Amino acid sequence: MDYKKLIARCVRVGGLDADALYDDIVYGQSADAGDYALPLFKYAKRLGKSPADLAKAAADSFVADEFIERCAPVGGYVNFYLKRAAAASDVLKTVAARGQNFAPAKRVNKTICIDYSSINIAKPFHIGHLLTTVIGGSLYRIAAFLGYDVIGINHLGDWGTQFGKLVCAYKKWGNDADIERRGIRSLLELYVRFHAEAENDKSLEDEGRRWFKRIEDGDADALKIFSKFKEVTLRDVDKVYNTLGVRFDSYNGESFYNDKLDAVTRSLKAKGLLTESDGAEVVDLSEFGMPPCLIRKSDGASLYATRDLAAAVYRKKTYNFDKCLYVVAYQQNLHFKQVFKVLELMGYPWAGDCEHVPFGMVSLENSGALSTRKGNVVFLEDVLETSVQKTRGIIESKNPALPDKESVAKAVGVGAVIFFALSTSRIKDTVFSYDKALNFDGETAPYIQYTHARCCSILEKCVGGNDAGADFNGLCDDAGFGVVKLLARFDETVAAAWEKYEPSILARYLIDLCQVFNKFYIDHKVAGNPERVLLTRCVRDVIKNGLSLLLIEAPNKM
RNA sequence: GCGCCUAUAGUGUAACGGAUAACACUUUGGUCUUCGGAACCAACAUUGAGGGUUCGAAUCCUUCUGGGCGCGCCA
Repeated sequence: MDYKKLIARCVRVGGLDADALYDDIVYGQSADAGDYALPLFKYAKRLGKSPADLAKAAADSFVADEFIERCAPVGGYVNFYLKRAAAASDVLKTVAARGQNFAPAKRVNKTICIDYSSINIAKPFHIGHLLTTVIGGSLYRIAAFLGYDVIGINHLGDWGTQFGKLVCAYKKWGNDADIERRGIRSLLELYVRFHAEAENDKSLEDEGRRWFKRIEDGDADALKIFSKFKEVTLRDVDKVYNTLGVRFDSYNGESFYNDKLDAVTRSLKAKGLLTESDGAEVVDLSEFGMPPCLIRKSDGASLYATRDLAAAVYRKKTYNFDKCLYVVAYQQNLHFKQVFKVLELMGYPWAGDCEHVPFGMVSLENSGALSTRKGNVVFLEDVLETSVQKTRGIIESKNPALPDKESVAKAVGVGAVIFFALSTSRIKDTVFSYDKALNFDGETAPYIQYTHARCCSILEKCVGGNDAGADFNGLCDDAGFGVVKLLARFDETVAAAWEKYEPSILARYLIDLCQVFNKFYIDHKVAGNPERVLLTRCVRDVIKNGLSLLLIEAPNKM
């Protein structure tokens, strides 16, 4: 189904072989300009002919094959036209053969670790975590679909003085019943109150530090309280993870590496990488144009980088990954550059397999930056629930007789929020507003889901029809064949999304597919035309499987 | 100060260095019980500024401007 390959072989350009031409072939800009095009400008100088002459010569050498009908030189381009009926038959039968649930590719025997979501204990799971969670979750599914073995890692933020403060606050004002009932929200209130009271009472800070020391030293009372916080937090966030459909194979967070830090510092020392600076120990990176990487504070305590080094080493040892991705906001660009460089300096040949997958910031429309300390946060749970609530309202007004309303409301409401996060390039900053995140018109998940439901509904009315009578000449107009061409690009789109770690590429593709199908649908009666029924089935299945790679469900009715 | 990222219709975004820069929202007008109107059609309006490379630049290089982020004991 890779027509580019066929095209590269069906013309001759100088003495160039097909492989060289393959990479040059582009998709046609419009139906008139052909399905594919081969620009020849870059060869003009080398071959001593004008691009137009090259195009003419190439067109003269053209030999038609099973799927390529003809070509035409236009300026420095050769435009190629597919045999539409043959290609439509080929594409649709190939897609249909995959069944309703596309099987993942054959295992490639490579392991990918994806570090994503990585929430903090006792901190709210807010919209700031939305991007890392859904980008990571989507990449997880895409990698699995492409045949990789995937390990999802939630690198919990479960270590630091802040937890001493929290235990301290709990000792003073904590209420078990309230924590049991309201979970993280109750813990957050303790945290906010601590900072408010510490404004006036400086001794609180010291007391918080002492409590953290007790956690570090393994004090039973402190540890018990702390693990309770952890349990409460995980219970709360699991609800959201279930709603979003993401999963993790490991919850090894910062505290997990406590006993693995000394080995790292010893190794750094043995390799002569550690230097003393203002009482702290650092790896000097000035040679590489970077500030030093702090390994040990002057009081002997370890730092963020120390933990990430230990974690990378541990992951390599445990999973023997071929790639380790860190789906973390771009604020930490420098941090990861440093950590990866230090791994390289330590002599680990796999240092280059670690890759930071950065994404932009989320800010609030009116109140600006998020601040946990001030309690200025929007809970992701609330956003999702609001969206589901809005969907319930729409269903009541449009389709009150819909069966299984609640699960449809969930699929559509949650899908809208996920798509909001996944539909644009990772690196762009996002201003969160309910209006935009809960938009159901235009380029949104509900639009895609609606198209899917429409396909399902059409097909329900066409049961019994079989493909035997399909006349693929019925899909040879621009509208029908436009849908066919997009269907043919599903796999390369998924591959591109993985290549760039950009779920948005797949999101855009699905929007495009729905747009061309909806246009086709408006003036092509499907019922009674076996080839159109087949086309509709393929669209339905590609949408459903594509959405699934974006963590979005596709109900049959909505 | 140094480093990284970013700039595209009123708004939000898209475009392997390829042909006339696309899609959506908003606004206005239209399709009027159709195999699902959460749809479709039409109109309106765009590459921050200057240089350079190239047959060809939104895309690459460079200077400037605006915005964001980061730069030793937080994570």
